[in-house]
Amino acid sequence: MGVCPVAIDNRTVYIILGLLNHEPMSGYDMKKRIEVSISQFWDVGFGQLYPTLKKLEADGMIVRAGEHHPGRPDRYVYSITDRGRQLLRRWLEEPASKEYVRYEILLKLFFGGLVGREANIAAIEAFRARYSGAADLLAAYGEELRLALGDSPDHLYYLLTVIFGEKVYKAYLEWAEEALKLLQSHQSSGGDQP
Amino acid sequence: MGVCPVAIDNRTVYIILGLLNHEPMSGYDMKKRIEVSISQFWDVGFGQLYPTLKKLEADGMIVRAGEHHPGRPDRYVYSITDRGRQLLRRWLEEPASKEYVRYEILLKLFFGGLVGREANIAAIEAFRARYSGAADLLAAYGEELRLALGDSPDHLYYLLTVIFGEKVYKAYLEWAEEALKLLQSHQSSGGDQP
DNA sequence: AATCCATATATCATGATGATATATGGATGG
DNA sequence: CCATCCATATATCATCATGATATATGGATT
Repeated sequence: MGVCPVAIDNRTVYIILGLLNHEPMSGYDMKKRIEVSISQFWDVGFGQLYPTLKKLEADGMIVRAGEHHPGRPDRYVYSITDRGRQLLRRWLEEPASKEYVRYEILLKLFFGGLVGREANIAAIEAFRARYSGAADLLAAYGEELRLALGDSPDHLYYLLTVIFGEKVYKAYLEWAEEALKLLQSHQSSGGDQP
Repeated sequence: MGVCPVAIDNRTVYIILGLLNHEPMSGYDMKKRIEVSISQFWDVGFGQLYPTLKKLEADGMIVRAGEHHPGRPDRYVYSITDRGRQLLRRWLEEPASKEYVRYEILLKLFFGGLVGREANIAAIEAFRARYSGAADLLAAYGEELRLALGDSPDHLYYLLTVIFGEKVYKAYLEWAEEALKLLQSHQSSGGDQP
């Protein structure tokens, strides 16, 4: 009774509730939905998804329909409950936690003096290649969303996340250009001994 | 013999080796050093630091000097070994893994249709506040580094990571401005029911 | 004298990742 | 026509990372 006994730090909880708030679906459906929408800023794997589904069901935040079909692969469709919706709304109104980022490329560059200039240049070029196409794709998707803004109030919020990606990817690419120029202009001796 | 038996996925390993490659220090020293240099793109807590130090020592990648002083707090100073330097160099020459990011604010905005416009605006303003000062601080540090580029070959690599931060934080702030304008121009009904 | 902060090491529960296991049905291709 | 591959679908596991907490001391501040 009273307040919820359910976890508060597990973001997968709220991703599941947010998706189910839109429409009922299976864990596999969620994974696909996540892939094309939010995976760019918060990815969720099956290893986090399925255990959290079980936990949320045990806590009465979601219910499982569609039972075990003999001879066919199982498929469990989940729906959100009123308690689940309440939990989701409470989370949405709390302040967002600080951003987490982990850039291995910056880690390697920070210690880059130990290896030759070529290795560092190659790392930056690989980084640039990872995002050169992505930026254009996002921009195209953003255009679509802008045209369909009137269709649903949700579209405006989707657009906000897409614009975020556009700006950040563009910053990535600008950095890569500048970094390559800096490395090429400064003829470092290279870190390799004979 | 032959290839290393040590973990390959644990980035804390390489952060420790990278720091010790510069000079010997204690775990506490590393934490402070990390805080002011690389924590912006890969933070490490004590909970990861101390166990990894033990593991690296057991594997002969680092050695512990400075023993237990009776009556004074312990202080263990670590140094890198040749095997450790080898491991560090091998990692540096491998391609960097994909970037990990987790933006809870984008998660909340993605599901933002469920709550009122004001909650979403407040979230974005809190985000902006987190980075408005940081961008200027980084820019100032970048200026310092540019002037001291000749002092050490490492400074160029430090500068690359600082420029990355400058660009990305600037992108954050630009996004926040645009997002606020978009939310204010589109008079959404707000998600609260009576 | 009491409180607070920096130093210093360490552990633990929880959360997230990436790989792997298992099983079925449809499509593709030699 | 059979084999291979891919999509569907659920699940577990080892490893890594986070954040909080515990413990202990000495110096500085109030």
